[in-house]
Amino acid sequence: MKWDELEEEACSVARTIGVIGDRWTLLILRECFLRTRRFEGFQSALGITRHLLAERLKKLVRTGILRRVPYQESPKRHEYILTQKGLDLYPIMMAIVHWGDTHMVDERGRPLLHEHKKCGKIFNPVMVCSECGEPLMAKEVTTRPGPGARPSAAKRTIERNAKAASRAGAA
Amino acid sequence: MKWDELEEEACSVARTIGVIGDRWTLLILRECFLRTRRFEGFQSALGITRHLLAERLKKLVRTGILRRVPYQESPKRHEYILTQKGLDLYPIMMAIVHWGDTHMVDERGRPLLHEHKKCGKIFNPVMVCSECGEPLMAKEVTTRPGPGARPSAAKRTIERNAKAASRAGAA
DNA sequence: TCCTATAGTTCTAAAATTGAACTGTCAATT
DNA sequence: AATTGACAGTTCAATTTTAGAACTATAGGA
Repeated sequence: MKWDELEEEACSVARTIGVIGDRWTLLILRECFLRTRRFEGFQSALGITRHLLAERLKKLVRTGILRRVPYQESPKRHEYILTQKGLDLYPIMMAIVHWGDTHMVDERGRPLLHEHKKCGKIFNPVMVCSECGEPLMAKEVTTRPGPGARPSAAKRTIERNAKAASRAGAA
Repeated sequence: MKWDELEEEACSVARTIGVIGDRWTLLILRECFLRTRRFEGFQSALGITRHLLAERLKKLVRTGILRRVPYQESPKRHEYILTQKGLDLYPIMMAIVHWGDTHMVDERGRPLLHEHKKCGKIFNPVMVCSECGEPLMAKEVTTRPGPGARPSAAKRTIERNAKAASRAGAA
C-alpha cells in the first residue's frame, strides 16, 4: 500500500490517516486548536522547517481542513483557519490528549487542563455510544461491513481473522 | 524539535504523537483492534515492509502498547497483543474512524459499521464532557496550565496567542 | 530431501526531512 | 534615500527514513 492509495482504501481509518496521519500535521493541528493561525506562529511554536510547514499547510488547505484567509493587503498575507471539517477533528485531538494525560504524564502531572465553559468544570473527554450513552470499550463493540465495504485491507483482515478463529475453535 | 524530544515535551499531544504518531503505527493499531496478532497477519494486511513492521512492533512493545506473548514453542513464535494501555487507544481509533466516516466516505457509504453489544445498536462514537455529559465542542472549551506545565511549545503558544489577542483587542 | 509456514534480518535505491540560506513585499526607522 | 525588521514563503545540499527485494533460521510434513 502506497500513501497515495491510502485515501482510496475502503477504510475510514486509512483515509483519515492519509490526510492527517503524520506527525507534523498532527502538531500543526494542535496549534490550530490553540488558536495559532499564521505561518510564523506555527514555525516558531513547533520548530518545524519552513519548507515542510509550507507543504503541510498547503495539503491541509487542499483537503479542506484549513481555510487560507487574507488578513491584510499589501503585502498580501493570509491566516490559516480551521474549517468545520477541521473543527470536527476536535474529538481526535481530545482523545489523543486524554491518552497522553493518562499514560504519558510524569510526576509533575498533566501539563494542560481543559475547562468546559458550559458546566464550568475541569473535565476529561469520554467517548460514549450515540445510542445508549454508555462509555465505549473496545471489547463491547463488534464490526460489520457497511454499504461502502469492498475487498480492502480492512475487510480482508476481518475475514482472515474470522477464519483463523473458526479454525482455532474447530481444533 | 526532534522526534526523540517529543516524548519529553510538556504536552500530552506531543508525547502521544511521539509514540503512535506515524502512519504505519496507526495502521498497525487498526489491525490490532481488528484482532490481528501475528507478524504475517500485519504484513499481509497492510503491505508494510517486513523491515518497518519489525521495527514498529518493537517500539510498540517497548512503549507498553503491545505485549509479545509466546503462542508456541519450537520454533518459538509470538503474538502481539494489546495491553490495557493499548486498549485505551480505542477512543483515538474510534474518533479517527468517525471523522473518516463523516468526511471521507464516497457515494458508497461507510465501509464498516460498529455495533454496541450492550445496546445492540449500530452507533457513532460521541465525545462528551466527563462532568456534565454534554457533547464537546472545540469552542466550548478553554485551556489552562496544569500542575505539569512548564515553558514548552504548547505553553509558549498559548502565551503568544494570548498576547496577540490582547494587542488586537487594544488596537 | 525438498517444500511450506512463520518471523524476522540485511542490503541498496528511492523518497522524505532537516538545516540553512535566500527571495520578495511592504512599513517603519535612521 | 537607505536600512532594518516582520512576514511568508522558496531553494538546495546533506542526512535520515522508507520501500522493495532477497536472504536467514527453525521446524513440520510430503
